[in-house]
Amino acid sequence: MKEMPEPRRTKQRTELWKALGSEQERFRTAQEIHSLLQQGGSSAGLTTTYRNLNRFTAEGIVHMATRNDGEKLFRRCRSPQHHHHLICRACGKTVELLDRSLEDRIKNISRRSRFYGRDHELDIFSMCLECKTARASSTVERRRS
Amino acid sequence: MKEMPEPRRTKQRTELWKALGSEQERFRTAQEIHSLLQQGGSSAGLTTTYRNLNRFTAEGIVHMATRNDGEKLFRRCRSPQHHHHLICRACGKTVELLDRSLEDRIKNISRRSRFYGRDHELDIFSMCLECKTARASSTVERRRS
DNA sequence: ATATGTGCAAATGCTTTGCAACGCC
DNA sequence: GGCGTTGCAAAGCATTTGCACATAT
Repeated sequence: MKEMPEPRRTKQRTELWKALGSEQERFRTAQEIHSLLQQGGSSAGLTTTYRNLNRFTAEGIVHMATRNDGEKLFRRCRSPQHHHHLICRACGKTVELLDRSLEDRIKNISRRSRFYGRDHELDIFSMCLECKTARASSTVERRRS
Repeated sequence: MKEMPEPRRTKQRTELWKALGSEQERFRTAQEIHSLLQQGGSSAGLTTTYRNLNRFTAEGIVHMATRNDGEKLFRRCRSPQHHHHLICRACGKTVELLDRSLEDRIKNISRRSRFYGRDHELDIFSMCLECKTARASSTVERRRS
């Protein structure tokens, strides 16, 4: 099904993988990840970052989500199994969802709607409590000024 | 909360609204909608189509979803209430999901994960049976050739 | 040695914006 | 008449691609 050559262990690929591992808790844009890399002393270019993120995604060892504004988010997940995400719109904080009853619900809905149930993708975008609170107070600031 | 001037009843806005109404069954890209408009004899430009789709979305009378490739999809929904969508990745066919137990599941998960439960957004991207079948046979074609 | 990966600059493609002309109210 | 709207061309941005050079195996 897939015919990709074995990936080479280049400095850039290794550094990227490490950067992803240490920031597992949130989804980030490719550009954020590239910045992190550079701050960490890596010389990896933006293009290479994109290419390797896409490669990792194709290999299934990194997950991709798409924000409403169209920007793509990447994250190295803990669970290798099928799962979904709860993602904070503001900061990218992520919770991996392995929820049997959510899964059942989706399968059910799919069947009933004449959709194929196996390859569904879904990520829940919302707001973590921290960001929600922060945003509430900054709105107050704005009101006061 | 919102301070938008009353929208004017321009020819373009009216035509767009009609086009959306007659093609309610699926999410479409702005460009597809623009094509439909032109085929229907409308003179509305692409820019205007984008602007009005965004306006409708802000007014809450059109829904927007974002595909994994980053392209935005628009659709006029039947239900004014909060709901989710089951969307075919291939053709955009859409089912509106008003599902109490899905809703409960999400609220539960959110609470448990310290996320704010009220403003969650989620669309399930999958494949309708028609497209799934079609894709399977075209794969067979490819294999045969 | 040779296929892959990298980096830069340029290209792509969707979407937004600046601005002058236009048309609702 | 005045302000929102339109349309075109140009700009913006994230992402991808072409190509010459570097490098893993």
